[in-house]
Amino acid sequence: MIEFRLDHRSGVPYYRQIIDQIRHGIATGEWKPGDQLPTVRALAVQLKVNLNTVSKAYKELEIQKVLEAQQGTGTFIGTIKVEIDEKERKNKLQAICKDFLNVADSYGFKVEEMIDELSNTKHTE
Amino acid sequence: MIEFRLDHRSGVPYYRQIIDQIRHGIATGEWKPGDQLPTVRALAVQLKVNLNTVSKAYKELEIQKVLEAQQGTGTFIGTIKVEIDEKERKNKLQAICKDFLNVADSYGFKVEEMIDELSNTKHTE
Amino acid sequence: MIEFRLDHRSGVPYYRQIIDQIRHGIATGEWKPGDQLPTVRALAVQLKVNLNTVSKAYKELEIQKVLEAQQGTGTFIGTIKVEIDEKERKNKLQAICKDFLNVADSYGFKVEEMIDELSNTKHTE
Amino acid sequence: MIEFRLDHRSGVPYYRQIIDQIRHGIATGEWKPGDQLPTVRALAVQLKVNLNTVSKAYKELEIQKVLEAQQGTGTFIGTIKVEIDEKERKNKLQAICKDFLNVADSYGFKVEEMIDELSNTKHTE
DNA sequence: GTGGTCTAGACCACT
DNA sequence: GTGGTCTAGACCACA
Repeated sequence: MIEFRLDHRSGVPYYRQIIDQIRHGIATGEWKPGDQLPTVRALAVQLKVNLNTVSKAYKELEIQKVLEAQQGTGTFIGTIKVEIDEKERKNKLQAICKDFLNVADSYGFKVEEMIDELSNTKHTE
Repeated sequence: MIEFRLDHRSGVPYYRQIIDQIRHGIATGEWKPGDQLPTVRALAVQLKVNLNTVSKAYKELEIQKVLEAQQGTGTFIGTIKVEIDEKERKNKLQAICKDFLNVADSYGFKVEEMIDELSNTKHTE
Repeated sequence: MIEFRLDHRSGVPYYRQIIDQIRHGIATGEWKPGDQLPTVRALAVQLKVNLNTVSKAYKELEIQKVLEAQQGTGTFIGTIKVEIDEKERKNKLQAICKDFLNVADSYGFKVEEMIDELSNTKHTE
Repeated sequence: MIEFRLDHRSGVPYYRQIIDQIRHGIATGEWKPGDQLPTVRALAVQLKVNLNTVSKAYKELEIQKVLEAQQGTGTFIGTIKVEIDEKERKNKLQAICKDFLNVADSYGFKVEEMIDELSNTKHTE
């Protein structure tokens, strides 16, 4: 089971952080279609946030068809393999990169610097 | 004179976009120390946003010593060359890269993909 | 014997799906008054749901006099031909149609389109 | 401006009813891309529900790209013309019809009866 | 003023 | 026990 963590300083809404961690877990294969997620209540207790906050995160992912909730049973990773067709994936990547470039650019960083930095950076939560 | 533009879709607050564009103009040398900025009122009209929004952006840059406001005259690019010491600049770059990696990671993108994409992307507003 | 099936995706509660399938079986004549239904336990195993879920469905149909439970023997299709008086049947039909129209309407479908579609659709579980 | 109404008896969640009415307003052309919706607070007062309930409805539609919210400004009908390509629309229609047939079928209603009823029914809230 | 997030606590429907 | 909905009230960020 994946360990959830919240960053209380980042300013990123808790529910967004939860969403990101679930997406990440799926993207890396730590969670597979059909796997059961922690219950809303359990995760709320674990993260010391309100039940509604976790619920909101799960709900958003459900709307996006990433999760499936069964009342009275639990919440599961969607079995409808979210067909991220290659085109959409590419678009997402481009959008993220564009945002990144805009921000970095406004500080006067050059693309080469950024690529250098990225190459040396390890993702740490 | 630099042409300001706002992206209404990005979700980035207007005042932040204005700040970024001013920083960018300075970073690229389009604006030099002592240059006068558009008045708050003029920019607000041009961008079709509230006076307070532009004001907030200018204020924040003043605090950062990037701009200097002169009562009754206008707002100017700071003449005290903002000594961005290298360490701080490095930190900023790292922070931006880390954020970027976290986001991309949550979608399952690999560093290599991102670098590829960045290499091929031109910054366009 | 009728083969029960649950749709895990529809969002329709399991107990409701069971009720509907039994009603359907009776309506189409596949089950006749006096026929014995699978035991609660057997059906629960077959459908891989909780005992209580099947139990709830049978209970509701008992209340509606559609089924009759005999202590220690089993559950049977009601022998008292449930006299659905015409008026009530008509009301039910209208209620269902109204719901349907509301939903379809909110998506901008026209009545004619719906009727067209219905004419061409075969009911498949 | 469209008049919102809640049905307190239907059992359909308030936030869902709000969503449906907005979708309906868009589908029928009463609302056009760029139009501003009532503020969260205003609608909450009008419908006598909690602010969060309205907020939830707006949020869901925002996730679905039907609405666009600008903090501090208001909520608007999405300008990215939601390209309901014909195929998707057809699928939705089929899904709705299938549900309808399943329910009606379980009560022993025939397709002809239903079409008759539909032809005679006017949608009334 | 606008929307966004969160808490605490309640009640309901389903398994 | 599970998830779903809702209220009341609070505080924040933005225009």
